[in-house]
Amino acid sequence: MVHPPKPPAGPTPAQRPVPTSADVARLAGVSRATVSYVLNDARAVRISEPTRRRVRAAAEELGYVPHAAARSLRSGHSRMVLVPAPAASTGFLYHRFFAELQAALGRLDYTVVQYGGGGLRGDEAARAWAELRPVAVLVPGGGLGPRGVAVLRRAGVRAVVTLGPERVEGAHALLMDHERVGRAAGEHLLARGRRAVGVVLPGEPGLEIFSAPRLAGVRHALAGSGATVTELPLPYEEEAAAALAGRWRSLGLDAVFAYNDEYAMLLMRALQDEGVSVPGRTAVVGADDLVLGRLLRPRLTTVHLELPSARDLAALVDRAVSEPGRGPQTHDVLGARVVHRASS
Amino acid sequence: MVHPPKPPAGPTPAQRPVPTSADVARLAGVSRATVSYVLNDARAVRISEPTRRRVRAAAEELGYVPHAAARSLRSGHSRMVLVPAPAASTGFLYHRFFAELQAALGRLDYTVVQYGGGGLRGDEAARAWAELRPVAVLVPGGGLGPRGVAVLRRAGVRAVVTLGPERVEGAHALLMDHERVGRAAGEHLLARGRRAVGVVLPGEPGLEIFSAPRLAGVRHALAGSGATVTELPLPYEEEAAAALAGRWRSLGLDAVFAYNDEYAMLLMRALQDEGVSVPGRTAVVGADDLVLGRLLRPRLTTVHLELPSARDLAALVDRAVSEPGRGPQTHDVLGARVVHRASS
DNA sequence: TTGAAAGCGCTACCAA
DNA sequence: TTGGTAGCGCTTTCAA
Repeated sequence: MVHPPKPPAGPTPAQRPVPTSADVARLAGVSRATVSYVLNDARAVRISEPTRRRVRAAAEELGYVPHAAARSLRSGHSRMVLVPAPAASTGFLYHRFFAELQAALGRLDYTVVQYGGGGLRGDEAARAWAELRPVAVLVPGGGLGPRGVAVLRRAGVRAVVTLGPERVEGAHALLMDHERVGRAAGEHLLARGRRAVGVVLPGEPGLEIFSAPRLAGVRHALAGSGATVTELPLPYEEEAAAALAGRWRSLGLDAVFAYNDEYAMLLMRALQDEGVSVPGRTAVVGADDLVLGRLLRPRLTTVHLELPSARDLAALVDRAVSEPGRGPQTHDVLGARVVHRASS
Repeated sequence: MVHPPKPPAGPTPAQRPVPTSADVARLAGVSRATVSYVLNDARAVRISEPTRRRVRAAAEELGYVPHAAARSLRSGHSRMVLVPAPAASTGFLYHRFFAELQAALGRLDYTVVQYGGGGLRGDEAARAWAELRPVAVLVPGGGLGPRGVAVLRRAGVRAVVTLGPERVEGAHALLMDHERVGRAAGEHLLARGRRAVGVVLPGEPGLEIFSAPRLAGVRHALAGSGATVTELPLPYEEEAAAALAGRWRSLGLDAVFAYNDEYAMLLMRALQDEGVSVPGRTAVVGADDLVLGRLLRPRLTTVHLELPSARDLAALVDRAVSEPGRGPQTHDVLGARVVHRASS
């Protein structure tokens, strides 16, 4: 965090200063130590009930709120779990997962903070995170290298956990191997007798981390079968989908794996408008198993993703924090199975 | 933030302590002051180039990263903008808006932090936010009362801005009046000759802040026209939509405003499956103008929302921070206009 | 039962 | 050009 040389204020307009524990002590007629004991319910020392009351009343009257930074500076640790905001818009599944994770960590008394990197990359970003001295960092997607991990560890971060397709040296990994998603789709299409498979690659930046392994998975599934793979770049726009559908016959494809349900639906609609029958002429498979996929007919075949339980992940973080001695663990957590509906 | 009496650690496994500026000073053979000057590029003092180099090298070697909390404790201010995570899942529009806002504030050198409330409500939550001593707080949705605002101000927060349907005493407000969304839909349906309008109310918790004013807007638009309004609770599930469609004829409705595009699409699909013609027998109107709405035929009529520009909001925050003297401003920022397509 | 005081890591004022 | 040092707000040990 870069600071300008001057405080951000103009002329401060006679604003009352923020009350500190010393102010509370003064008002209650006790020492700062007593204030601390009372407000933190310290069990080691006995404070008389009248004193407690006086302190509480004084704090209330002044609107005193403790200063988290000062407290954690003094105590030498914090319960902050930092989660950098993912670079790209990651869709509904991620948001739900993140919300659940937040709740689960909250139940373990951690404070989850999502940090908006603001264009920093790689080691720069890691430095910015390290300045906040979180007890744990959870990095979704890619973007953290071994150097970054080292910076964080050096700054006292007890647990560095990556969530994504790649493992990173020195960090715990919740490996979400998206190749499996593509593989499941590819195997399914092969089993259905398809031989010329298109794979949609989203035009939106930042999705390569997911789309590349999914594509690789399809290739892997089809390797040695004689079936072909064709890459189909596609921005998420109606016109782009129509254009792709317009040249569909010339592509000679009998199936398409469309990255996810949203792209799949967009493309399927465009294909139908173009008179390409689904699944007759072309099978369509999406991923993520969204409600969305049941809107069109035929209903969309999709790859259902099984994300790790948020509670388990929270427990993993907690364990890693309390026992930083153990080496980084890798857990393979992404389940992928085809839900066969009518579009394939 | 509640702290457990003990640090989270088990037995610390001979971990090297986190390097401080004093360590850097020692290694470079200079004082801590000099380290601070060099690493912050202090322009007031001149440090010789060899010294600068020695300090930089020492910092590099130790992997030194400054401690943000200590720094802001000392300097008495921070550039942190706190954005509490919204209670309910708020959809694509909000996420895009939030991402843009983050980028815009980042360009003004603020650090945006999204804070996971973790089940705290009202004044409790405000206290938790205040402990972090942010320079500004942006509260989406409802959930902050006048008391909460007072707590924040008392803790030195220079700008409290609410984004949502309600104004809050003492805070700047970016008023997003969702009644307008319902009103636009209602007026449109009335103009198309519809007289019996259903309004979908999402079954998912937390969306009442938006759905209630949207419903009120429809009522408002239809008041005095003789047209009727029927409330239609609907969870976001295929089966629920089918059930609702199953008793559609008995409801005697000739139009429905479906909260947003997602619910609209779900319901429209169910209506079509039930043989209810759209727009012939029933007109359907959504909101949010998502790409999704173009998937089914007829294409979905929708209410397009114009959110405030993220850059403008960032500028507003910046101004409020630098001039806390001026009283709280209210800006009316939500634009709503009907995009007429084929479903109505 | 309460108070005095040290010190967490950092910046900035004043002196050398 | 560099160093000594006070102090931000808080907790906690040691004394009283």
